[in-house]
Amino acid sequence: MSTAAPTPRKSSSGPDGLAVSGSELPIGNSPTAALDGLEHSRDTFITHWAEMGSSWGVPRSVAEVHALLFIEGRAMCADEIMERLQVSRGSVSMTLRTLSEWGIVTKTHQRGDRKEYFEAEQDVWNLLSLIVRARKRRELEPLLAALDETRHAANGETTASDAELKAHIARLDSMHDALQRLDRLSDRFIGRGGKGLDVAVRVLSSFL
Amino acid sequence: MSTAAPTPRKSSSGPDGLAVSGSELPIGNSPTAALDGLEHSRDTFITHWAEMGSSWGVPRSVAEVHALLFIEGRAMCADEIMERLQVSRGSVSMTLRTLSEWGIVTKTHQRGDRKEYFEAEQDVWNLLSLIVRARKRRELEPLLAALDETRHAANGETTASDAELKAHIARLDSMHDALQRLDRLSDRFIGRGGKGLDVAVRVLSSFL
DNA sequence: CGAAGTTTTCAAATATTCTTGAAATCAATG
DNA sequence: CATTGATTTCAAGAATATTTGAAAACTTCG
Repeated sequence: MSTAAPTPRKSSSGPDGLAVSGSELPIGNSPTAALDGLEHSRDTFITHWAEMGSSWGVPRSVAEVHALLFIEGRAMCADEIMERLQVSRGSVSMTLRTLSEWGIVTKTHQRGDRKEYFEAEQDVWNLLSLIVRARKRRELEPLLAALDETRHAANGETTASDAELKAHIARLDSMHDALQRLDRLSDRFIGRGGKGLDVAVRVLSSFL
Repeated sequence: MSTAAPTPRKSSSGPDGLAVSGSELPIGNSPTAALDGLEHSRDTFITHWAEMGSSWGVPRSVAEVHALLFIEGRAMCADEIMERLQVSRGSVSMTLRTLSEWGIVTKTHQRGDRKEYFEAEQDVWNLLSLIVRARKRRELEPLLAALDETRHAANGETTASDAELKAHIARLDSMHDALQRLDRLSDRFIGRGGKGLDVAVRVLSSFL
């Protein structure tokens, strides 16, 4: 088991916690030896990126696949990914679809090869923009719409025209307005081909 | 089903989706009637806020408790919360601790009452700042530290001084640098008493 | 069109995360 | 300092989310 996944979340039945330990790196001949350190470094990156992802609500394996493609910096096919990460074909398939929907991974082909290859956006600012865009659409906007509706429904309340109702509506409004401002702001900065976020950060950095 | 929790995730054994139904709220006298619409509106808010939270990795019930405290806009005790949200005492306790750690809920007392009361930050920009601060500390900074370490470890690679190693380090660097820039930026804007985020948004709004 | 190679789907299995509830701890009170 | 009321803890249970694997559906090629 030389190419184990970065994070072996799957407990093997036997007491072999260290099976994947020191016996794989130093083996091989010269070119392999050189790559082993890299491989390990990549694993580390993948592990940390996946951990952050999962604490932000991104399924661990989605983050892992993305991390792998990002840090390898080249197109890989499903087989290679599942081998490297030790996950099932089905999982890789769904994961790649998710990443494609977010726009941070793109499908490519290699001539003479029937398989599909995938590669990750390499520009980090562009990457972040795409992520923001996806989450904004999927999560922020629906919330805004819901708040808006709730606010209007509450406004139509006939029964209570007292201070309490006013305060309630004010709360809904303040939440809605703040989120809407963030929403609109992000529109502008993710609009221009991914460099917007970079620009925004630079502007703000020099400001305060 | 008037006072059911915003989201009845818990399936009761029998086919009685409405078991906890109409027998408690509408009972009282005139003022109660006026509150029904409000109550419903609050439930809606709680549901949506909780849903957004859970898609961002915040446990649903944490988001629910926060939403309740925010939208009620007053201090509530554990009993009231567990009653309203239909969750266990233990859950409310842990949830309130989490929210306190994030700094978006504070403990208060009422004289002559032994119970602890809790209330949520009402200023939305301040609220957002506090959330950003908490997540930054808990998730962004550890990742930055890990990336940093990984980068240096990779740099020390003796075996491969070829182009591949350079490209690898460049990738780690670009990721680290972008995140670090965001990290430092947020420092400044969450620093000044919560108004920083508001200011940042205003500045950027007028910029591009 | 049929065979071979590839990808997608999805119900079942698995793993993870969250919730509960009751005992333990803590705090105020007389 | 014992009692009562309130809160915290945490192991067990419940619910949710994720992964698998094998069958179905495509696709390309001969």
